[in-house]
Amino acid sequence: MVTPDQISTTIVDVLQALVADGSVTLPDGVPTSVTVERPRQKGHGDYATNVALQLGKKAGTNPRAFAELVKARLEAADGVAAVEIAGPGFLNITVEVGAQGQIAADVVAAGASYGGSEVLAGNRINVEFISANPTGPLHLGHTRWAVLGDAIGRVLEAAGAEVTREFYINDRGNQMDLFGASIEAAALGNPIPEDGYQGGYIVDLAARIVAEQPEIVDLPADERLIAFREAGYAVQLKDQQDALDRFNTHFDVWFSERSLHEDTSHGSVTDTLKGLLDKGHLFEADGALWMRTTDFGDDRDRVLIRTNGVLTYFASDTAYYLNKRARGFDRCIYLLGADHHGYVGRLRAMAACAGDDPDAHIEVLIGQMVKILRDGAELRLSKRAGTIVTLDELVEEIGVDALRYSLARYPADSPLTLDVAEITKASVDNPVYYVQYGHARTCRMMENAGDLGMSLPGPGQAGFDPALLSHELEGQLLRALAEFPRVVASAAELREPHRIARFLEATASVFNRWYDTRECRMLPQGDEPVQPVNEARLVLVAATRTVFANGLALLGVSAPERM
RNA sequence: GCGCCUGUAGCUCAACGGAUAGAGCAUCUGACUACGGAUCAGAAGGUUUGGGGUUCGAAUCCCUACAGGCGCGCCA
Repeated sequence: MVTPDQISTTIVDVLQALVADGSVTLPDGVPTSVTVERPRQKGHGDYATNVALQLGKKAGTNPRAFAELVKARLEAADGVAAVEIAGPGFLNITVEVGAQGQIAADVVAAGASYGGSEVLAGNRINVEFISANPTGPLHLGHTRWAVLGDAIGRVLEAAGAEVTREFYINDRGNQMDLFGASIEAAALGNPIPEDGYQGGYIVDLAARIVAEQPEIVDLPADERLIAFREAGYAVQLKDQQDALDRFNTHFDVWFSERSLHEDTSHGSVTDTLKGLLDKGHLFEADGALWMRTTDFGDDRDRVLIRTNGVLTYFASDTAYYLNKRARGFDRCIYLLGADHHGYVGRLRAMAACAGDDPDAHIEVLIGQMVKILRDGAELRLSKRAGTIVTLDELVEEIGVDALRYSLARYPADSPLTLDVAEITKASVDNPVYYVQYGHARTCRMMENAGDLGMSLPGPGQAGFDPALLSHELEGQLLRALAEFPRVVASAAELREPHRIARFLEATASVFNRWYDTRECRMLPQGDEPVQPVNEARLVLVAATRTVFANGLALLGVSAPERM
């Protein structure tokens, strides 16, 4: 049994033994883990470690000499077939075939839990994303955060964290009033206010509301505005929730900004501000109440209560953060678009003003904008201007799986350009189908095997000889499968779910090459009887299927059994 | 002006400080006696924007120049 983590552990043991018998001295002590990676280059072994390069100088010798000491002991370790020293001092490790083949059975035994870990166990994490105003449909700009936020939540959970996904509803303030005024104007046949919402959906919304409650137009003007606003809010929020539901993106908490201004179990906004007074970072100036965020690196102080007595958004944001903390989250992750990156400084400073440690409790992930091209020209995404590519339209054109996957396979911090025509037209070229097809293929193979009377050996049963998975491509595939838990853990720790997608694509490639190899047929050919090697390969296929299914699930993408 | 992000193949993008920088698309050449070919093999395509530095080793870290995106309200 050899996984990268186990090799790392073995090497640490070797280092400790070398220190114990005086062969080497390490002033900084023996590291708790060492880097073990799959070499890109063939001929560099199954695994490689740079431990001699890292520690050689510290041990007062040169890397190659240090590597010699490690090599001598590592070669004797269980599961290790050979160790070679290469280049400046890399240790290239070849593992025993049988020990490696055991991975397949272990993956099958772990099933849906394979890939999970406890590296983030004990962390209570709140992930907030999208948080759109309920004044219009969700669009492409929100879609990236829907995919990434949801996938980040999934990988964090897989890594053992306790996760709450949260959507903050900005249901308060000027924008809501403008929204109501726009609907009202459309309903009454008046021109929409200059700075109002001009989208065609406003007209539809107005017609819908009037159809449902015809008496609304007869209300007194002040009541009518509020009635339209509230009716529009209800419809629009429901539309967003339905769209996200169809998009396989689910929130644990929909948090209303309004609720922060009412008395809640964790205190209203004004209560929160009172509580902050004795922290010493609030002050009055020019008739307004400020937070001195510049005490903690913000580039300017921020207003909490304006001269006219109105609370700012920042006041709500502050109360909301403290509300999250009061609910027991020790880490608050915010997913923000690049157009909001200016918030990072004030959010962190605000937490510090409240007596928190921003490094520990606040984490802001900035996602760069998605640019969308149609016929080579950039399409402006603006609710206000009325040109809008909605989430629903995107889902309809591209499909949930293809849309989710094509956004999930890129890291958030680089700007993304997608061509509408390209992602809508040649959908078979999308890597998502490559991975999904790999999964469907494993399902077919297992079904075919079942038709021949082959079955997976149960736990503890004989009938699986791991040493039979001896082909070079079988080794590659096994090592890929063994990598999965590390990929999931790093995706969680780095908040980079795209690593899952890239891993799945590479694994599907290895799997397809193996599948295409004549010497590696899983099923007996022609009239041949079922041999132990066929059974062994069935276990490998089942393990591959498990990894595809688990990986796709982490991205919120389906794993179809037939395509 | 200040701040954040980005600059990698023709295009879209990868690459926990590791060895000869990789995929997909597009282009070209092959493999259908198929465990479903939504596959596979191969070719071509690169001074990782330029210039310094750090080190055994830099696309990656630091400095700098250039280019692009975004932001810098008692707006939300």
